[in-house]
Amino acid sequence: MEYFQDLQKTKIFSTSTEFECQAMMYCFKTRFKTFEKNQHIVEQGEEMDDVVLIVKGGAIAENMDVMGNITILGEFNRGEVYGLESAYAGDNFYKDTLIATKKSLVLFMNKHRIITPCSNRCRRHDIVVKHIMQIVAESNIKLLEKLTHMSKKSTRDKLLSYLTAMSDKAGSEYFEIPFNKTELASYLSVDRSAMSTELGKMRDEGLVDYDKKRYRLIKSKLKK
Amino acid sequence: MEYFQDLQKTKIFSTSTEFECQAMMYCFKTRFKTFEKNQHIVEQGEEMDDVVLIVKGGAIAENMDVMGNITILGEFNRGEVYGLESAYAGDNFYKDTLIATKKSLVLFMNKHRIITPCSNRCRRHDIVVKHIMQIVAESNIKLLEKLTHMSKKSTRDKLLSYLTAMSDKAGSEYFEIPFNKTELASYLSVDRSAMSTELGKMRDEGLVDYDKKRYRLIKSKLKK
DNA sequence: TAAAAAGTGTTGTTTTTACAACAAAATGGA
DNA sequence: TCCATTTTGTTGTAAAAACAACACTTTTTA
Repeated sequence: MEYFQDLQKTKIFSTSTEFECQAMMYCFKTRFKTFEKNQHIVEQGEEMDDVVLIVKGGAIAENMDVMGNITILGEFNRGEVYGLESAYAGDNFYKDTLIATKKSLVLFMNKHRIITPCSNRCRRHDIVVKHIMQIVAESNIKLLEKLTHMSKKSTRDKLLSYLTAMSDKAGSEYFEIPFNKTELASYLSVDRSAMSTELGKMRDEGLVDYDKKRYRLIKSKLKK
Repeated sequence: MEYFQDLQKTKIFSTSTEFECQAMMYCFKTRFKTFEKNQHIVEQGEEMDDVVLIVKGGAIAENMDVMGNITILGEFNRGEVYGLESAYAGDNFYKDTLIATKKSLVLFMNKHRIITPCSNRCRRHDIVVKHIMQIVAESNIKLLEKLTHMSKKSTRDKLLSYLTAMSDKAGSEYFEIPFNKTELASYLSVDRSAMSTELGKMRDEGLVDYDKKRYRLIKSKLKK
């Protein structure tokens, strides 16, 4: 099977054998397709028949609101799936436009086949459903975390909330974050330059130190 | 079965018969317990063996961060379940303290029994898992919506984002929201008095009108 | 490897928000 | 029904954030 190596690296198929994967390709009515950088994978408002697995490459989800403002809602990297929640929640249209950020290989999987148990109640399907459950649950937790940070009033508190969480996860004062400064500002939805200033102040006060994406959070200074 | 009427009103057991419910009580190692107003149902940091179904009454989830600040993370009303995502994501401790807001009846369900398919792969379990999947997926979407509103920069834009979404859902200029002003401010995490002022301005400009929890959003004025 | 693009830090100004304190109105129990 | 509590609107002030414009650095890519 051509892309088995890649599929096995995705969470959703991680414990499946090549034989099982192959069977599920039929089960889920899948089709592979490649996209060049900046090509649209799915279009906001379009009818949603499939969920989208990014097998190689990466994409961003952009959302346009009623007033025409565009927001980047999230990033989908290799192995990640777009559209699962909507599929389970019964939505019929894509809520965002998915745009490849580099040359990408994606797998479309029929949403009905995913959310409806196989008529023969195959074991493979059960395993995939369990993985999907985990994915959605984890996504839930990530969203809750982001909400926790964003609900702080000041930029400083947002930063501290985020950095503390990252430090706790790393189990160390020293840790690396997945964002550059611009992306971090966007994640916390604060102004980049204001955030830069605030970070500078915090460094001056000896609260944090940083270089590129590496940070140190001095907890002893934190007690306030 | 004593509480079958109540269980049937919950999403998770909505399509189950009395016989199936009874069977699942064993399947999930459940136990019922009543709590008085302000009693703690589960404690943040405590080992998590069960997910919690609010059968009657209601509760709030409070979270204390590293700096000792307490935030109300959410509300759980009759029929809702607390702890599902954590259970699936593999957390071992409760992340929040659950506090009854009135006299409540809750059902504890063993988390392992929930997340692990029955050894006999019973049909009942499949149905419950599908319901759980829907619950978690919907919760995901709600969180995403909240994030969308909260990521707007100004109080006005947050309000417009929220009110537009509610109006769209209702399919009408006129709609009712589930929050009073204080709760709405908290939901959007803005200052209540500032929000009150902003709402007043918007009313003066003829953008919105409101009375208690009933709102009208005049879309024609919105085009900016 | 040179040019272009993207990311970063700084500053001053303007706008917005949080905060605090209060009075009036509405609500909910006793 | 009356009292206590909660909700709501208002105002002024202080603090904080957004915005805009710029120089400088790092990264990307042609």
